[in-house]
Amino acid sequence: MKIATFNINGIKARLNALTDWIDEAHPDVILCQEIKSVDEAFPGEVFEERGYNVETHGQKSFNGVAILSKLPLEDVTRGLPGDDSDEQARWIEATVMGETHACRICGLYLPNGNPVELNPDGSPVEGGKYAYKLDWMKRLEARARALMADEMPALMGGDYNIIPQAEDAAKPEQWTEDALFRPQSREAFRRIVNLGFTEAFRARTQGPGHYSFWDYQAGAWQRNNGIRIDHFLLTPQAADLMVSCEIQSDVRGREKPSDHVPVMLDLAL
DNA sequence: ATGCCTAATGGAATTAGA
Repeated sequence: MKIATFNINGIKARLNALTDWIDEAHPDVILCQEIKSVDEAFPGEVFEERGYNVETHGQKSFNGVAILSKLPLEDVTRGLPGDDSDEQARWIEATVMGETHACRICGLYLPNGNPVELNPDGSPVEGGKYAYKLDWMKRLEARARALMADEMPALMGGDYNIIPQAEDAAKPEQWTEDALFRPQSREAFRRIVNLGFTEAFRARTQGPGHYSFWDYQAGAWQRNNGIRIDHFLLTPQAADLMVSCEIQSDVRGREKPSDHVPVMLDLAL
């Protein structure tokens, strides 16, 4: 079963590029981030006529996530648990029934966290964007612990807005103070991975030069000045089923591209 | 260089992204 994560940066602006890619790559499940649309305005019929079930968790202008799936989606839930006052649409999950296994599939759009605002003691300023990012990651860790405790095939895929290691940036020295690469951010990510998750791409591919995002500015794509921030984390039961995980970087060079590219995971579900 | 592009909103200039 081919499961993709793709930050599309706006469903309206990306509709043609997205359908062209779907018609070529034929993923079974697509986790979309930054749909930038309310649920009512999401063009679900475009995907339904291609055989996908569509579940969205949108909001006006920004954020928004969706799951498109050729297999039925069961027990769909929206919003990351742990803070009822959080109105940002960044989390959706559902169960997909494979031929041999069921898999809990979580799609996420982790907060960017910039600008980084710190108190004199180094703690994030309360109410700031960096504090929101770290708080959101604590809630993600809690959900991750629960998935791990279930001892079932499950995955969390999406735009993590985390550069895990220096080798995941073409110019790591440019990111040292950025919310995507600061030690506190990377530590929070590691704490989740170290619960026992497999980071799918790195389980199969080592070394530098592998990116999933290139800025629109300053010819970042042409200069290959990228970062790897879109990830799949697998429970052990899902990792046992992994066939492959690849970044489809060529998509960045197409007509009217997103600034992110799809990451494609193949699980023997 | 908190912005060299792009997208959404709303119908110009601002906000947000990473």
